[in-house]
Amino acid sequence: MSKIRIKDIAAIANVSIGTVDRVIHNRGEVSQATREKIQKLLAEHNYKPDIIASSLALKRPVHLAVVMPAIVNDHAFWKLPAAGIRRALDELSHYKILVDTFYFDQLNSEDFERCVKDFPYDRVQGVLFAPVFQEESVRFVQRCRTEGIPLVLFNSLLENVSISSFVGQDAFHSGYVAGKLINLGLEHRKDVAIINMSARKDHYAHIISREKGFRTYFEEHSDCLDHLVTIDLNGADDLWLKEKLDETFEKYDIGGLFVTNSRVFKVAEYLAARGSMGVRLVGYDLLPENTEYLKRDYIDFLISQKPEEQAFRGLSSLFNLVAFQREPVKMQFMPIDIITRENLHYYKLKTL
Amino acid sequence: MSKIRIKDIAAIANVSIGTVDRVIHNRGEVSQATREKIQKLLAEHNYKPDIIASSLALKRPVHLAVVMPAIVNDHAFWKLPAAGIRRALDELSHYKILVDTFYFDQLNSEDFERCVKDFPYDRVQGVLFAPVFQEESVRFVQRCRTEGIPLVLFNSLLENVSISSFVGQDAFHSGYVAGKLINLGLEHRKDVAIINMSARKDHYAHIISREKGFRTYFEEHSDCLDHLVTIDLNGADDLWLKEKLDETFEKYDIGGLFVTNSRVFKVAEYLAARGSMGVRLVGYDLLPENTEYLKRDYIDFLISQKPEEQAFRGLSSLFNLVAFQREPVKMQFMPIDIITRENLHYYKLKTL
DNA sequence: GAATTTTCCGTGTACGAACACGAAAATAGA
DNA sequence: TCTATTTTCGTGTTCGTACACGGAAAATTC
Repeated sequence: MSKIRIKDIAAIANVSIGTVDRVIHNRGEVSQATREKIQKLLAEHNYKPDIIASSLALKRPVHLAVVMPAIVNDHAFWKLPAAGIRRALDELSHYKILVDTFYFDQLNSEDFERCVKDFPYDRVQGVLFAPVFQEESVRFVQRCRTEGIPLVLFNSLLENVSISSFVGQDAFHSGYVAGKLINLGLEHRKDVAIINMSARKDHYAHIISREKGFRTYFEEHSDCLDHLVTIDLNGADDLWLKEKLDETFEKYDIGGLFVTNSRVFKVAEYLAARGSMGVRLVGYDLLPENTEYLKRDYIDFLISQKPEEQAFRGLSSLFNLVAFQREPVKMQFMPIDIITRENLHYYKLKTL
Repeated sequence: MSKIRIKDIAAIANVSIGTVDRVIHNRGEVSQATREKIQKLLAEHNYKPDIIASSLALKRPVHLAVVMPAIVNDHAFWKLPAAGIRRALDELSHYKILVDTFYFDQLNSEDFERCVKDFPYDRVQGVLFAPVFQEESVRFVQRCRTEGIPLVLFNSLLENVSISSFVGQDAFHSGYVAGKLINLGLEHRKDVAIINMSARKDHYAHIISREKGFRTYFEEHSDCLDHLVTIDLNGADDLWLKEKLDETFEKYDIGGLFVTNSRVFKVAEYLAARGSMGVRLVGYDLLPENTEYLKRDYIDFLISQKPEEQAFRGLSSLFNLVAFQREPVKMQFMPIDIITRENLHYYKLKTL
């Protein structure tokens, strides 16, 4: 028995195709009685629209929006999700799809407000969003909800808001893994420093979770090290960075450094200038700057949060939801990839 | 300017849609002159069929075949590619696709011959193949080629045959990474053993490559260990295994063990029975048996060759090639995922 | 009870490609 | 030259869904 079509449902219900179609898209103009009858039949026969025929017949494109931080040289990280969005668009190109991208300055919450100010809520059918500023983002998400626009988040999670799906990494767990990596071959009873270099730490819940995960690992392995200290370098320039790190190396017997985001190359730079002295260094993401230092042995491990894949999956999920009513999995966690100079080669993207 | 359609080409060439269609599918019945004219136009305008409309109109399904080792309890590995094939079928289910699977006994080359003997070359439009027996497989591949059937290989590569694509891991490199993992935190100047437990080592080029990669790592880091020995346990039962390993531990000061395939749980079993004594153990693939020992700390690292993903991509590539003439990338290498008990959680498949 | 509006629903065409069918044109055979 | 055959090509329908349009029936108004 093959799949049931609108035509079949119509025949069973003794109505026309048009009527069934109106019920499916609840476009009204159907009496209460027949509507319920047809809805019942649709459910009973588990009707699923043929997405091939559906998208062939579709007149106007599915209109989506992406809201994410601007890609600026200083924070090369956002190039990676952008590549994922391009890939998703490429893969979906046979469908009728239209994506508008809205960029905001990730250092400036006012710029985010500007970005969202004249957001075309009436035209957009779905939003892919990488939140940065907690409160402002929550407001935006809630506005989308009242407008009935489904929303998928990636990269960072927002608390206490209802969304269709989240695509990202379990930040706590990734910090925990980082702990393990630092600990591998760490000399006994050395000191370890956690370095926060994000632009504005307070806005990134997942940066904090990473630190927590990392600390949890060493609480469970407390005999491995002496001191575990946190250095905050949010928004630091190179000079301040050098000063603070000099100070840290002075004060502690550093055996390992954990940078809680993708700016680990800044610390590698420092170590390279200073002469590495076998300090273990672990950080995040396969930025070209980072992989360079990974190859040169200044960075020992990178954890990839697969930002490209996150954006790709996020947009794909959103499209499938909007176009075909396919509900995505609520929490889509990325694997916590461990990258060393030995396996780096097969993780690098060809498309950047 | 939107995409060019058959109708447009037909209008330009002053012929009918049917004629253009016949040229595209070279179904003949077109004069030399008009055929060439239309082919030229198609190329000039870079005509790409609308795969949505195309698959809606397609009458008979795309008929593919999968040829792979049977899933037997003793070699649970092949469950993983099977899951990938299921996933691909699920994802392609809106298209008209028909897949026949042909299983053979991976220990018995005669059974492979039987499996391939009355292969329906005339009906099948594409083959996804996991080769085991070199010579026999090469013959099969060549037969497919003479019949004009495109072929995608996964898991293991065949030398000197022409195929559409290969999906798998760079075996040499993965062995090299295994070397690094064994070396991490290995006590200085210990001995390391390579354990081959595949059913018939001689048939698996990639098993040999893994060993080579592993040895290469330690040639480049020769100061790290004393002896590097190879133990061949192909087709061994539990008793023989215990005997040989007892012997090895007697003779050498073993600090690490590298099992060159997914049967590493057999060695973990041995270590668990014996009491682990901090021997580093590295092997392949996320079989349930393996992940169990990974959690229990008898296995330190697993390298995932992503067999599920391999089969998934293999079948997807093949379908895209056959159905839409989309040439796949010739060599599709999987990343060499490093799995520890800390990051295992997000790699496990939900579907098994 | 007629005129009008509103509610409800069926018909028809489009989307772009695949393919069956049959007609016209070209060629062969007489 | 006329029929028979083959080659070449155009027409029309189909796939399943979306949606515009308009008509009939029911409800409402006067």
